Amino acid sequence: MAHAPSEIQGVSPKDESTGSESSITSPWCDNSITGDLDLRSQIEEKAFQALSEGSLMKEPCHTLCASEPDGDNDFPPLPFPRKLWEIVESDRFKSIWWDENGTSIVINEERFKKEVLERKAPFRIFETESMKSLVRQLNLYGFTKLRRNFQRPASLANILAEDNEVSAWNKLQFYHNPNFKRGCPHLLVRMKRRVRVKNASPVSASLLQGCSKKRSRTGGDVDNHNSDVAAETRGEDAFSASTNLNVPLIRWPSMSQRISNTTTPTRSGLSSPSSPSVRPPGQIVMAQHAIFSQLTTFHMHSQSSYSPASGHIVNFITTTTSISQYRLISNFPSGYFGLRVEPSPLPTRYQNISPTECPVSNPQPAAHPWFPMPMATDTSAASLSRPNPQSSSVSEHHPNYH
Amino acid sequence: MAHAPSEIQGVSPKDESTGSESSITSPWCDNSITGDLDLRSQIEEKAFQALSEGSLMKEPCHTLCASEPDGDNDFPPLPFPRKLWEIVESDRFKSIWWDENGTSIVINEERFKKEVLERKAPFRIFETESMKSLVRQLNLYGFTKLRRNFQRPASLANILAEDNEVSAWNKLQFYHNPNFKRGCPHLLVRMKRRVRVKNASPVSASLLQGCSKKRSRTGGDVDNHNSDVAAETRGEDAFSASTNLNVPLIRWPSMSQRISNTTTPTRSGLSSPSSPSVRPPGQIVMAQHAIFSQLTTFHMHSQSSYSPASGHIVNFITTTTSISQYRLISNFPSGYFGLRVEPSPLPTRYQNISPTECPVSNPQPAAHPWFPMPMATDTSAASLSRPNPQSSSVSEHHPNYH
Amino acid sequence: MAHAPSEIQGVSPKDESTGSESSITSPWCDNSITGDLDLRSQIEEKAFQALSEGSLMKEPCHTLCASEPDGDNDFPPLPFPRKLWEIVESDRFKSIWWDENGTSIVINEERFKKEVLERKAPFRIFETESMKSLVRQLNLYGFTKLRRNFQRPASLANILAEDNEVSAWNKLQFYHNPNFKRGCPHLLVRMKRRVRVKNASPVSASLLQGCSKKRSRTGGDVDNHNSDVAAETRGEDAFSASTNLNVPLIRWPSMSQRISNTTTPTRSGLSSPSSPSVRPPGQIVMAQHAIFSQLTTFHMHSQSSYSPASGHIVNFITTTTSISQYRLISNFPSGYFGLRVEPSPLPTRYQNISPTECPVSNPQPAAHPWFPMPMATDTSAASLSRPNPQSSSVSEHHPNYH
DNA sequence: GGCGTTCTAGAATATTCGCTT
DNA sequence: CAAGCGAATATTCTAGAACGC
Repeated sequence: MAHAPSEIQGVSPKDESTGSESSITSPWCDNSITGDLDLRSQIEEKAFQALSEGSLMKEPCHTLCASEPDGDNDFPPLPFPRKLWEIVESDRFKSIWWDENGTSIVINEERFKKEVLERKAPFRIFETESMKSLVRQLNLYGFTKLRRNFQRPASLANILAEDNEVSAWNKLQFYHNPNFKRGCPHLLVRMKRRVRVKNASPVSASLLQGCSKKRSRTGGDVDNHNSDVAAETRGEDAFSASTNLNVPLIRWPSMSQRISNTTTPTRSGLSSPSSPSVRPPGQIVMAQHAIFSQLTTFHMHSQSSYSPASGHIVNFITTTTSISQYRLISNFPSGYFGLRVEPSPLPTRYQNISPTECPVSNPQPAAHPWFPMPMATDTSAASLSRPNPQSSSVSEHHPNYH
Repeated sequence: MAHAPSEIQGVSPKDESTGSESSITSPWCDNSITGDLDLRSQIEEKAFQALSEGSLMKEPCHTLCASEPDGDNDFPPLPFPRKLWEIVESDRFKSIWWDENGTSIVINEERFKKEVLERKAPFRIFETESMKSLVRQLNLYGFTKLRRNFQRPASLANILAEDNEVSAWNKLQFYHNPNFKRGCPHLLVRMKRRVRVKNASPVSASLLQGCSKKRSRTGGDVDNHNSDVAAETRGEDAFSASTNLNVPLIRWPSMSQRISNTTTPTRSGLSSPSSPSVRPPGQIVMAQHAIFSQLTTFHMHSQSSYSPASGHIVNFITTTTSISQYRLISNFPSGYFGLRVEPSPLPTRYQNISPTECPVSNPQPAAHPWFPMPMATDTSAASLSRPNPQSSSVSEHHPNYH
Repeated sequence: MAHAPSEIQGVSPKDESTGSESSITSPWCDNSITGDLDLRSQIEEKAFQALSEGSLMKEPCHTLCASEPDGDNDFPPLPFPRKLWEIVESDRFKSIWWDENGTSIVINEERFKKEVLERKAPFRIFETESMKSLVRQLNLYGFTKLRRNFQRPASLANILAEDNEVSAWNKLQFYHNPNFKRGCPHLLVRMKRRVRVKNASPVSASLLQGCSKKRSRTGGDVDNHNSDVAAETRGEDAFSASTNLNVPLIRWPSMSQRISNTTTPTRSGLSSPSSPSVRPPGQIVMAQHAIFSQLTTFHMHSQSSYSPASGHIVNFITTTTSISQYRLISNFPSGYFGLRVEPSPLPTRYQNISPTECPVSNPQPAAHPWFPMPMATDTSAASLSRPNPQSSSVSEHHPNYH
């Protein structure tokens, strides 16, 4: 669709793209796509099969996470996050893949439209053919677009400059969701569609809240406050709900996310402990049990924050939260990115704790959890920008895992 | 616009642009830029990349898989100050650099246009190709032009006109912003775009005026004053605005930004060019309470403006939060990220006070008594930002660190 | 950005632009498009020229509307509605055209992207290359999408799948705006971008509203109520805002646009005259004084719907306004120009007299100007939207001027 | 009711023009 | 006249809603 009419365009995008593809050895491009339809269809079939057959867990938590309880083979019925995860994990789909860290997805829109969205009838994966709808789904499930501005490293850029590929690159889209990671299908259960709050609260509510207006990036909305409550109430749901999607709704007042985001956990793992990453206050949604006790006061408030009353409290909470988060997060380069969302409400430690986490562990000592780290450590930020070689840059890049 | 069509670009703008520069082969990409630079540059590159790509972090889930607390990531498009800071810090860009003190930026307009503004498509950094627009952005974010030129007399200028070098020199422009310093990426968070006040005033106002529309220029005063009110009203805005941008909008009662800016230590410093490694130990920004108290009134109002009830609180909170964040963040490069959110709670004036800070050593003792900071830790921030000596901000911070 | 540095572009914008016209043979131009760039560019040039050169009034009002005084060559500066109107009227752009009635625009998205959005540098018309942004603009200016598609059944779809053309057709998009009609450039002045309400209401307001949340289709939001209020208060502003943009802000209470849209004349064209284009109720902006008295009550309410107080009134008013403008403006081409300002305060009746109508003859008798037209005339709107047949819609349509 | 699709609105940043000083 | 700001428009991402299944 997008470029549908290939004919029109002199160079058909497609051709080009295609062309490139073949040539493009690289991962992302799909050569296959390019080919003629037949080929394409063949490919599609395979892919489809793969998906439907439950190739589901490619690698999944190899270690920890076992396969999932739910078997979800069927496609259509599969919830959106699941379908998405499958195609990302699948190596048959060349228009969408994990970023280097396996924490964000990368989509080559044009190719994605051809390879995934335009599938017909029986092989259809998503119900729409439009990227617009797909994006809406992503947002509903808590994904946020990363804007990697300067497009990739200059060096790379140069190299690619001459050709179309460049343009292709240009169009890559990055989306992130804390519960959507490579090899971690178990996290998918937490992804929940954001609920419609609708009239949620009546006047009073509105009064308190301040209205949705502010939400947006900076501040969170009050909207879901309903959800919040729920979250607390229900243990798991809380997580999933709040976490995944949820929060989307429940954005925190203002401070936010963004800030916190920055601070987030870089990869704590690395350096660590020190590196503080902030966690978005808001994000902390919930608390976990453990933490709970300690933080109780906090939490309580926070919740309220959501809803009506809470303004203050919220903040309060938030703040607090952040701190705790710090430690955890600190290392991440990722911090940069803003996170608007924000989401995961869980306190870091918690998370660590949490089950879901799959494979990894967060070794971080994390001193006081919510206690602010001693600053010294954190250099990264400073470093990057500045040059400090040390930490930061590193952390990001590093993937480190092996 | 965004990525414009590469085809067009065929012709490389770059070459042309580059031309001027000579070595840089590729225009925008700088790959050339990339060249091999020294270590620093390499590092920078990474950083740069990181920024742009966000490399997001991550990784590994294989191992880790935890869900992310997430945070992080998104980067919205890097905000203007961030992008600017990156190019100034980068040694790849030869058209813009720090002044000797690292407290102001120097732009060779002609080269800047070619090297930065004319970049195309995927490599575009700023969205405009015009210097005028860039300047507007600078102003919106609180930069003021310094008249350092040794402006040569017009006549002379003409004479020399032919000589590019000369004329070029002639065109150096110096812009200063208290929160924009070499090695101090953490200060960037304070830079906030000036908000449009517009409806600023509440109902009554709206009723009467009809809104800003009529007020017009002359009314300027009125405007602001509205704004002021608004500022007060809306907690958050008040902060952010005031802080970052300084009030442009919300000008503070008496303190003028400008003043503050001017007051800043532009030249003072020299000594330190010190590099960077600055990383401020603690970015603690600062204070909150103290300031708060002063500002309290403000907040109250503001809130109302914003949303009904919660405003204040929120703001409050926010502020607080930021603070906390600061610290945390401090190390992070991530901190940089824009937080739109906004953080720095300090009123502009304050800032003035300690403006410069960063890389530079701030010998300042952390003196402010009331400031709790333990400076040690946080030093940088505190000192810098620190501003208000007064109060309490501390409390918040505190908690943490020790 | 607008026209950036010509130097960069190989081809000088100017030259090119001039060149052209003749060649565009194909309708959509695509051919050219497809072809190599050269051809394409030639075509584009022409088109561009046409636009820029003020081919503005194609047919319009030749008689009525004299040519314009101003020449409006420059494009960029032209406001969005103006630019859009020009390309729709122009026969050089084949990707966008009027529907049979001249009351809605039809866009072939794929072609539009290539023909219009992808124009580069100096020939750029809109600042974006994305359809998404364009749609946002359409919405900001009050356009609503009509669902006229005869979306073909899936089965059929499959069958036709191979044929690109088909699919292309399948993608036609219809957008309607009461002030955007074939041959009626004078109506463009009424189109005003929807203002950001933001702080709109002060505390009280906020309390009342409950937040914008609910607004949406069905109900209007309360948000703007400030605006509304303002509108009422300020004569002029009221006009412009409400009128132009209209309703966008001030949506009507229960009638949903959507409904109207759906109801719209989908294919009506065929039969025709009748084809009704719906006018959104709200759109009627105006009413002036005269009307005022009668409608007062109304107004009160409406406001509320929108925003607290003003909804109705506003709408009402708008209508009126428009009317007045009509006459005056009608002749002037200049009127077209974007006046952002907006102004014409003339009382409706005047306008009525000639409202929409431009080229098309609207035989309709202008009965009472501000009086709600006798439906007969207006049928389309009334019927379509359904809504209340009575008054409002009518008036608008009928222009009737002579 | 949940989920998906689609259209529209909210909100923040960005760009540009013109006035004012 | 240059610097800076007000204001309007533009761009982009995310959220709200309604509708259908």
